[in-house]
Amino acid sequence: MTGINKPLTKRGQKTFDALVNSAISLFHTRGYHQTTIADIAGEAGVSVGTFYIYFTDKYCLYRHVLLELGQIIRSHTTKAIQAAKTRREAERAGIKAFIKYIRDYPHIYTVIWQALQVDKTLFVNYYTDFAARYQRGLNEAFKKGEIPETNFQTLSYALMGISNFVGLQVTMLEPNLKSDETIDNLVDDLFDTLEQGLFRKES
Amino acid sequence: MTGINKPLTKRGQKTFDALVNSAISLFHTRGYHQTTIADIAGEAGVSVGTFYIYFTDKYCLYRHVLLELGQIIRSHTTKAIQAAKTRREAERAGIKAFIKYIRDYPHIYTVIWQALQVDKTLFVNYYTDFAARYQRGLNEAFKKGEIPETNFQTLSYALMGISNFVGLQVTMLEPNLKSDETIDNLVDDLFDTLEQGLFRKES
DNA sequence: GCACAATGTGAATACTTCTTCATGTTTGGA
DNA sequence: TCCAAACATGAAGAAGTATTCACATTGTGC
Repeated sequence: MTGINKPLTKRGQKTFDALVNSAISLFHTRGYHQTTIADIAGEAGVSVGTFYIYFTDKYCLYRHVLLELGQIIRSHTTKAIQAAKTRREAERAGIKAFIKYIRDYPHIYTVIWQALQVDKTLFVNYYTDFAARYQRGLNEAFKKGEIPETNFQTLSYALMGISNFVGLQVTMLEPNLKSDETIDNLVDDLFDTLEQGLFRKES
Repeated sequence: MTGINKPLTKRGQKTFDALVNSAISLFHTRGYHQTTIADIAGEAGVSVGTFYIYFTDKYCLYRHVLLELGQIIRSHTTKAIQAAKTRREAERAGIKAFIKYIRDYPHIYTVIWQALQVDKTLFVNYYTDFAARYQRGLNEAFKKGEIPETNFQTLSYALMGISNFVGLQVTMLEPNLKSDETIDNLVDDLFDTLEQGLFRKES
């Protein structure tokens, strides 16, 4: 079981959503383990007993939130690369969209990374699934002759690493990099360098 | 203050070290917030009161552990790239050494990432410091004409992202990638692709 | 080997959090 | 309108954890 009782009325749905949103906000600001059931219920404007109507415990709520956020970030990225004609364009568009999205909704980022501390299985599943989807895209690009033959699994993780750490740079580590224009330039500069061939002497 | 009382005798040093090692092990397996003072003391073979002789609280111990692990991983990487003649060699040697090290001591990895849930300031300091050192290396390579002009800060984060996520792939996400040979091939393949120029049509 | 500082003990206290449940209120369909 | 199911409450009990402290032992310099 998922440990979740879905609401059956509009009123219940409103309460359920309030609890989920409250949890996302608190998991982001305080972290999973520092957030109590009473915190979540209080922030949602309901009493603790109400929490247990919908969720078996905090862990079930976290898992629900993680899966939901995974959906959101994937669908947002997929949408952003829809218009791209080449993998080259898709890669740039994808990372730009990812970074801007976590800039605007940093909880998506911090909540997902907490999976490592909440349940390693959730963490592993989240990233292996993400990597598998990435690999599919790279494989298609290879079939079209857009990228050379290589280990696509490792390349997937490498590109995910770039997205995530440049995302870290922009959202958490270095201030004043948050404008759309700055992000676009940052990513373009980086991919120009990568496309030019890292560590290449000539040119 | 650091919240730490350093031991003044050999006996005390032994206890102190036992507490630190016990904490590293438990932070790795159970996570910071699931680990109690009693757990740490018990694993170290001392009573809870002894914990408070050396550490004000669990947080101070964590911070001490984080700084120590940061030292270890940096000095290990620095040593691994000492022999490299070019930045190209240094980059490959560095990431290979990093991945093999976290394969053998995965707690270094998991404990550091928990900083995000323990104290964001620690997390931010850890990575901005790491990135600053990386940048210095890239700048030197640029002066020698080994790499093209680009935004070295972003390139630092991108390369750190590659190390960390390929490290994730090897240590946690994909089984059967743990031999030295596999890691060497994985990294060489990836950097061959990057050096060749990602997304380049011609060859 | 003496004296004093350093180290070590663990029961007791204070505090926090989870979870239940008896009771009350609201909702939606017949 | 009415009623059964859904929803909501929050005090109370259970469980776990941090921290203290009076007392015991060990280490070191003289």
